[in-house]
Amino acid sequence: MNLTRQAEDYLKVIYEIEQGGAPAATTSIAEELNIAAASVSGMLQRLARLGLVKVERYRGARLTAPGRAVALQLLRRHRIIESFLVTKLGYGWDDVHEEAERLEHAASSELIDRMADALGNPTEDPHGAPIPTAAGRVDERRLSSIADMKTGSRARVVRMSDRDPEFLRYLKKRGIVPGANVRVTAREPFEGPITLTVGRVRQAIGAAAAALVYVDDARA
Amino acid sequence: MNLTRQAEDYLKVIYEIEQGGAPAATTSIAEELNIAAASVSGMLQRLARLGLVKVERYRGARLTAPGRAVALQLLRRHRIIESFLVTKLGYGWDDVHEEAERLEHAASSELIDRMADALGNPTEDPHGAPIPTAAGRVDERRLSSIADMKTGSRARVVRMSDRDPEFLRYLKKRGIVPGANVRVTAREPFEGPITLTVGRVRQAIGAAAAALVYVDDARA
DNA sequence: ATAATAAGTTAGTACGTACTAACTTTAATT
DNA sequence: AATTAAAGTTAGTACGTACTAACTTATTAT
Repeated sequence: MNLTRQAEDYLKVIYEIEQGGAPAATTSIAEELNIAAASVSGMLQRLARLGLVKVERYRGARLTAPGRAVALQLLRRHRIIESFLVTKLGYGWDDVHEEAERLEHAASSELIDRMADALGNPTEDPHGAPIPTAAGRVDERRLSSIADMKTGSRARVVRMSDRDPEFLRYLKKRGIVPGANVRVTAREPFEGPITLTVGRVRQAIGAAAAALVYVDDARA
Repeated sequence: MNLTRQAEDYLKVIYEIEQGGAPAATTSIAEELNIAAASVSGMLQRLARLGLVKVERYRGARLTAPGRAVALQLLRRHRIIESFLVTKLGYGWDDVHEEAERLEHAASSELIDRMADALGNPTEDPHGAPIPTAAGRVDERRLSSIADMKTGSRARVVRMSDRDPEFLRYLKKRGIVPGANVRVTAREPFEGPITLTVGRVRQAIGAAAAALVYVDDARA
């Protein structure tokens, strides 16, 4: 199955959106890829013709098994490349997403496997995201985010969205990195700021940001 | 200047063909890229519109300064990637061309520079080809090949074509690698085999192969 | 110099992937 | 239930990049 870069990107975002539970809506895909909804409708038909997605008209798309396999391979590539860039080439964790985004389509499986070997076959990337195996197995546990934590609860940060370098730098400056222990000391209602204690430091972050930082157990 | 993968490939082969002296003929480009001549005609017009090549109708194309700059960047990328794969990821020198061919279009300049740094800024790739600097300077000396050597002459192998893995394995098995010393002990006329002494071993190779192995000085 | 061959170009087609504009379906509101 | 808003689709267009077929120009051989 030789797919174009674009087709691969579609599959990847469909996978990610589907992790939310529901089928991937046309507009969500369009937003994620920054293209018009009409273009998505067209591409979904092609992907369906290729047997990579199952489209229910007006309802959204779901990956088929083959489509899912492609998406998982891309995820694996992306995360191994990110790890490699950080560990072996001195990239900052905030600055690898874009580079990986391009390389993941160009790298052969052999290259990915060699990189993984060189890294000791890590199971997580620098942002805490699990790396699918070459066979396509991955931990898909649904994590809670800081936004889900009750006031007074503690948790360990395990993962965060890697999309926005700015965001990652913001988090890092505040000590919010995988492994950090946080305690929610106060919450404002109506999507208001959440006050955290990270280490000894107390600080407030917005609800939107909090929703992008995942923790091992929001109820501990 | 944001070019497609294809446009970049055209510029690269035009550069390589032009190294032979003459402008790059439509058919040569077509052959190198494995596409129809008609497609080349079309693309040359687009590249000309972009100011990357100068086309003389029915005569061939030459790179402009900007076009040349793009080609040299690609060459730099290609060769640094090849070096990195061999040195840092355990690839065989015969097996890196294709991988580099894809990655060179996806890698950022930053990545290339970081790889180059990690390698200690090498000036040659594993096949002996000179690596252009980030500023686009490169040694373009025309080298003679084994096919140019007179009977009885000696020379040092400095470089060989990296296109065909089979060919590279063939050469390696015979000790014909960059740095090897060869002596031409006999030549058959009419493009016949050339008998070489490499180290202590004597062997004959075809004229076509000999033309793809470059040496420092055929007349020594 | 003419004819034959090789090289190159143009015209017309196809496919992938995007777009906008217009329309349809679904969901939400009253 | 009817209306409106939101989401999704279709139709028509454009561009990049390939193709084949037909034609033109350049080169070579006689």
